[in-house]
Amino acid sequence: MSTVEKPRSKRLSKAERRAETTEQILDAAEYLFSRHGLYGVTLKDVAKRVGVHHTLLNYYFDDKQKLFDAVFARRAAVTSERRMKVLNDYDKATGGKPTVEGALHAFLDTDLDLYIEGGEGWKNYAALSAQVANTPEWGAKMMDQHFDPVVLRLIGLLKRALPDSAEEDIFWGYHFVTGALMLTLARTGRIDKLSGGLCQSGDYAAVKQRMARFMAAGFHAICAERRSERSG
Amino acid sequence: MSTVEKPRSKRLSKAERRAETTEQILDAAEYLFSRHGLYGVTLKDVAKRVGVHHTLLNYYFDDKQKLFDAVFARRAAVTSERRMKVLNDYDKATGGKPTVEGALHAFLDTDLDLYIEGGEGWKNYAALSAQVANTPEWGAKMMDQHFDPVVLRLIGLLKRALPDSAEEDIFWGYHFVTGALMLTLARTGRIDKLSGGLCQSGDYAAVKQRMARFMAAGFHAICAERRSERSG
DNA sequence: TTCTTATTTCACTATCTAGCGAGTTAATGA
DNA sequence: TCATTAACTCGCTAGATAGTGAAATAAGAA
Repeated sequence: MSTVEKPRSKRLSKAERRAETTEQILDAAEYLFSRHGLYGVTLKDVAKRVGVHHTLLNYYFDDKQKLFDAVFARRAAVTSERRMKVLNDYDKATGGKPTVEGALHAFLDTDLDLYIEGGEGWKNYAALSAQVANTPEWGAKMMDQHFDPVVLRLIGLLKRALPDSAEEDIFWGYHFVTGALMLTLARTGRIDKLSGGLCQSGDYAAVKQRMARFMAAGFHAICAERRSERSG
Repeated sequence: MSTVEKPRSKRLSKAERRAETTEQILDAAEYLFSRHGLYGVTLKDVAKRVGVHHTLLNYYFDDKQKLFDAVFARRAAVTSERRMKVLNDYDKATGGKPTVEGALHAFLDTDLDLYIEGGEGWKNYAALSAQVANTPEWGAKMMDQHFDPVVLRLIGLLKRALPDSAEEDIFWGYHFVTGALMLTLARTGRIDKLSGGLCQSGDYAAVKQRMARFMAAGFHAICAERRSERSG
């Protein structure tokens, strides 16, 4: 948890300076929140990491909760819109006839690519969102707020890909998908130890390679059964 | 978050009294930790809920971290041993020829039954373990410490059920399973809102009905593909 | 009873916490 | 150039925090 000393350059306009400082604060907060959670981090911890007085965080973000929200919102908007776009494209490309696996690839691979290519900041955000997702009360509300549209878009595609299935099955299937995804993003290191180093927590590519196919088969299994229960 | 006033009965031996107080403290801590996490709860919060002076918690558990560990360990031991026993029984009952779905049913249904039948305390523990599972650093270590044996027992069965598959695929499959399970245990209420009330976070029975089948199909999908890649 | 031990509260400390308001420095724009 | 505004630091406060050690209380044993 050592301080990252970026030389705070001198010749910048106020607007540039403000933007840069804001980003630095968000990055530092993101790093720390992703590791210790909202309550496990103090404003002083964050300020120290930026190399700035702690009251500056109040100046920029009013209070701790608003800082946390800003950290989460910054990248949530990006991933949400990005996936929405890809789902729309996929829908068009298949002429309104999506498959389960195709829709899941669009949804999951798009997101995983972001964490693969996005650098350290995106990986920290990923771990943070995993914690938020499993936090009752305010955590779930944050997820609702930022991701309901794109998730419902995915679910719309899945319903069309499985027209005879019960709606509950689709929702529970999505629940399994997102649970698995969130644990992936958490990068806890558990799978590394469990597998004796064969698998690695941070290996999003390995997950990308398997996840959509795995989950698609799951959907077909629980939806097919429901279909046969009805007809039989 | 109102205080639960159990009348602290008078005529008990010291040993009984100690056991009872210990349980009350663990229950209160479990309740609060499951909702606000380790850092979101103070010893005073817990003490208030039990109706006891906050320094009594130091007397019983030395410090906050040890209290947290005790909360987690209490039920982790129960669920771990219980599942281990059921997996052993299943292994014997199938004459050493397990199926993926059978092993998953033994592993998952046994656990879900505990949360269905176990009352409020078990549900709180479940939510707590979901948070621990997605917490890097110490969270993953706690999971390793308590669950490695039973998880490796399950994985052993899965390997035998899928003898030609790559080991990594089994481990990643397990990773998906546990991610989905943990989100279920978190009971965040997200699925309720998302589905417009059609599904409910606390409906472990609905999950039990679908999960093993869903995941088994997933395993077969990623392992089958790997097999055909090799042979083809 | 009385001595001993376990349980529980109490008073206190050292440290940390978020945040306010005034002061300082530096950029901006008239 | 100079007044204004923005960016940032400093000193401070009021309250919370975990934990210590001594005292009070109750239970158990003699």
